Formats: sequence, C-alpha cells, structure tokens
Amino acid sequence: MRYWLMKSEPSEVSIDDLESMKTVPWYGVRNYQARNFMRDQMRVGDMVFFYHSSCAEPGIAGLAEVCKLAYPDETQFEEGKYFDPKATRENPRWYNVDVKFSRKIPLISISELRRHPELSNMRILQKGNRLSITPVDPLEWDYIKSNLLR
DNA sequence: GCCAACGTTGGC
DNA sequence: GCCAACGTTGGC
Repeated sequence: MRYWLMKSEPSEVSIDDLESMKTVPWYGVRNYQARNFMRDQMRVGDMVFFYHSSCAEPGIAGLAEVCKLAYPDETQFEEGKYFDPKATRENPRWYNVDVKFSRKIPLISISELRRHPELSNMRILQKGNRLSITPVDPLEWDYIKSNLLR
C-alpha cells in the first residue's frame, strides 16, 4: 500500500464536495509525471492526503482513498478546458483513478507543515514544486498522522 | 496581482 | 535534438 498527496483547488473540487459525492474521478490531470503515478503506481486501497491548493488557506484538508484503478480520463474526449485534440479513444493520453472520501480534518496548513523539520523533504514543500500528485514517504505519513492530525 | 519555477511547444 | 518563447502553477 502506498501513500499519496493529491492537490485540488477547492473552487474546483473541495473536501466538502468529495464528502457529498462520496467518490470522484480525479479528472483533469495534464502532467505526464502525475499521470504516470496514477496509471502505473496507484492501487486500490492506497491512502491519500487531500490537499487544497491555489486558495486562501492551502493545506491538507482531509483523507481519502484510491477506490478504482486508473482508466482513461473522459474529459480528454469532451469539449471544454480538458479537451485534448491529440487523444483518441483508441489511444487515450490521460488517465485517472477514482478517489473515495475518508474523512475531513482540521486543516493542516502549509505553514504548519513547514514548521516541522521531519517533513522538510516532502515534495510539496520544495521551492517551485508544481506537481499535483506526489508520493508521500510512509515515515512522513505516520509523522503527520501522529503529530499533526486531530 | 506578482513572479519564480518549471513543463511544453515548435522553429531551426 | 537544441533551446527560446510561452503558458501554467501556486504560494505569497
């Protein structure tokens, strides 16, 4: 079982949206590295920190779980901002897993995360990091669960 | 709104 | 295959 951190803009899909929808396809990823994590490494049962990005209070807002293996992202075929003219049904370019709500937590802000030297290697805290899906080291996962999660 | 960092694109 | 230009991300 692996651990992940997945960024979502709350104006798009927030932890409250996930709670009310129960499960959500993680559509719209258009970065190859992030796609590869979903397509090649995520398994059902993997645990996820649900992270709010590009908002007033960025940080970990909840816990979720991978509940369906990667399959072609439907939005690449549809009109709209995620449409990809180079993608075909025979040759899809983008994939997504489904993610299931686990629980909401009191926000662990990015500034709070930065306060802990134990977490200083987390991808999310590195300067210039823009990757929307990153693996979380099991030690970092446990540290956050036992020290920062209420 | 700014801007640093980084990924992608496309001309050569 | 290089690399400049451009677009996007995301914290601040």
